[in-house]
Amino acid sequence: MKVLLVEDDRPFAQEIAAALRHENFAVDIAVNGEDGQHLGETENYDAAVLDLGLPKINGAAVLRAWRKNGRHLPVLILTARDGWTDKVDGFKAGADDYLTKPVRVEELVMRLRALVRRSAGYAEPRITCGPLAFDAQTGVFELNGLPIRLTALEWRVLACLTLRKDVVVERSELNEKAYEGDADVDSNSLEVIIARLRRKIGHEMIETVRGRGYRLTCVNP
Amino acid sequence: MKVLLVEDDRPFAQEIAAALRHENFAVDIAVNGEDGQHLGETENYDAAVLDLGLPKINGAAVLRAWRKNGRHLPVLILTARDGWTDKVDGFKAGADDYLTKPVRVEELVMRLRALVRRSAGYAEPRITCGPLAFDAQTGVFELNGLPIRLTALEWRVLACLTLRKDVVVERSELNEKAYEGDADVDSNSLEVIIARLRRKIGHEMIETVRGRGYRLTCVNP
DNA sequence: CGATCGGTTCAGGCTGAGTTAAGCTGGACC
DNA sequence: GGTCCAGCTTAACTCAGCCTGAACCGATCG
Repeated sequence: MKVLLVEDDRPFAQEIAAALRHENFAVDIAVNGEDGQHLGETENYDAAVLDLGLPKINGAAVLRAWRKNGRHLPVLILTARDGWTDKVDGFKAGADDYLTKPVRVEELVMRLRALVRRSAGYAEPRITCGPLAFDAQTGVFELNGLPIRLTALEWRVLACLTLRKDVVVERSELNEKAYEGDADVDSNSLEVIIARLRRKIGHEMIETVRGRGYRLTCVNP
Repeated sequence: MKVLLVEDDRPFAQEIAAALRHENFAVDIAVNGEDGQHLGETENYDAAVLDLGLPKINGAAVLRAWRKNGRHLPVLILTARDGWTDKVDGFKAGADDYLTKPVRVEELVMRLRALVRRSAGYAEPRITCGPLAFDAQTGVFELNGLPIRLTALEWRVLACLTLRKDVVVERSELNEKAYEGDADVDSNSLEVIIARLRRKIGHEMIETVRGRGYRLTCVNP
């Protein structure tokens, strides 16, 4: 579960990022349009937060470039209070949601979570998978109705698996989505995370697909 | 099921090859036009992926050479984003499909599978053979409607047999198509694979033609 | 400062895919 | 029938990928 934040106001970017990290998200920050566009095109994100009021390359231009290259990750745009035309511009460019500055970070987090959930194809805010349930509104996982404690890494990995339950998620993708920046290739930490998750939610819930990745299996025969 | 990949950008070639191998294909890589042309002329492939922007020998020239020598394996060409004339060049030289860089590997895999299927003479994406069905879009085999688990080797062999159901496929060809590089002649591993396939899909499905090879028989008397 | 917690690294063990080898089967031919 | 040979089957082995317990490390907090 990783989001891209494109925002030139560094203190503000740090504030948003801290809030998102507090909610277990991995966050990559781009402080200008070029970097943002490049990251959005080359890396794999679950969603992006994009400030329209960037210097040099306009936020809407970045978004248009993404869409042109077939990137349809959900994008939430940030506009100035009175940036009415900006907003229209952003939606024309393919934005999925917007917030006007100043933003309340809790609201941003809520909307982001909803965006990610819907883009994964779930209309309901609750995703269940056998005894496991994921409240995509609050980000809480439950097992047999009881909330379970997960660390940030565990949460990111399990969220990725849950949003694509019953299909195989590649190891490489889980590594990318679990770590900020470029993933560390030569390490077995993902395996350790999987092992701990299995101990918490039940060994049979996560199936390994040799040579590829893992699958959250909901139907237990 | 083996494809030839002609691409001078080695990291990119490795990435594509990894994706194809994930989908069970055997992959031979040529990093320049000469090698590519030579391999395409001497080895037996189900399809080729050919970068037009090769140094020294142009990709289109390689393709023309193949066609001149009567090689009509399906070829998918890769062009730069703005290489419009290149693309026309490629089609004139006899390409069957094209993709512009940057390439999404999943799309490349899909198109390749479609090429192989059509060149085998199947208009529909689903090939059935008695209780066995092969979804040439996803590469999944089903037996009586239930997907079956195959290892990479098993898949390659069965795919070869399925694409030419009801006709005898030579042992030598199955060996070539199942292994990357030059096949290892002096080994009975093909027989072992056949035995395992028979155990999975039913002994009577694969008929032995003594001294030649095997045939996937669809009509069971 | 020590305790706790999240995360990483390491080592040893397990599993499964692929290969090899040995013995078996059954048709072809004399 | 006897012999030969291609192919079949099974078991053992190898190697890479994966699992997991335990040690280690750094940050945070009382």
